[in-house]
Amino acid sequence: MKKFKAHTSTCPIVHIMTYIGGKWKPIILGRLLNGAVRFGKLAVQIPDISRKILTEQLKELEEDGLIIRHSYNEKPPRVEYELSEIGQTVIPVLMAMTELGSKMHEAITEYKRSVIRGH
Amino acid sequence: MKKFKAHTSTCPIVHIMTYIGGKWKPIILGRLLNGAVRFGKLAVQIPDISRKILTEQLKELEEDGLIIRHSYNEKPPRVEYELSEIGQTVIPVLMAMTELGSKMHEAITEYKRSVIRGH
DNA sequence: ATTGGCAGTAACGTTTATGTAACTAAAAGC
DNA sequence: GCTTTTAGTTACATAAACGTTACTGCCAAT
Repeated sequence: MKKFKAHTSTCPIVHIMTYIGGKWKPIILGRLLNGAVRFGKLAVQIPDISRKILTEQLKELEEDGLIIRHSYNEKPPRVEYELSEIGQTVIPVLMAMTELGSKMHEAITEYKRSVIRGH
Repeated sequence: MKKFKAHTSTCPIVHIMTYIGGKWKPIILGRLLNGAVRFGKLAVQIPDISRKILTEQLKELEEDGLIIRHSYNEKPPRVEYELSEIGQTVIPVLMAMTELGSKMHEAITEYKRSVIRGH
């Protein structure tokens, strides 16, 4: 998410978008709702994200303190990610998004169809 | 918002992000919570958005049916934007974001300070 | 005749975000 | 000794998103 200039940062929505904006972050966070998940599993559950991007996004989320990275010193390595206390506070937003998601998609799809039909 | 590939689109969160993702859309929608607002006023209320981007984003929101554009044929022209019925359904998400926004920003700021202090 | 306000548009440039492909280490299993 | 597995990294490239500046048409007021 591109940085905002100082002024806009009085808006609370701006703040959230700074932390969970971007294409993949809400999706990743959504996968962590039910507890820790390891890197490889995330990659499988979100097939269209490249490993590089996944790594990057996880790193950012970790730096912002939204998730915690547990690295077990095993061979082959095992790394798990889970929501931190701060990260848990995003759950209501994610829930609201999830609830609305499919409904809205249908509504908009239908709306667009009606526009094409011409009103 | 960059397009998602077909596969990920089973995720409801992806859907919302397709429509209200992006740097400015949630902010614009947030400004329309209390009824129609004209273009110039939006530009003033969101000073860091350029008029071009504002225009673009509004157009996208309109195409997706989230907002309605009322153009009054006056001189000088007057154009107002307001949430459509579909757009209204996003309100819970925006509310959740707003509620969380400042809280989370403080928490994260504090967290980062503590990291710098070294744990 | 000039200025100002409104809601844009056009041309152009920059910055982020995202993607691909190839590569790494180290132990365990065959 | 070769392959597999995991969680990455590196180098490189593209695509979206965002931004700046300058410009438009029209009427009303100065």
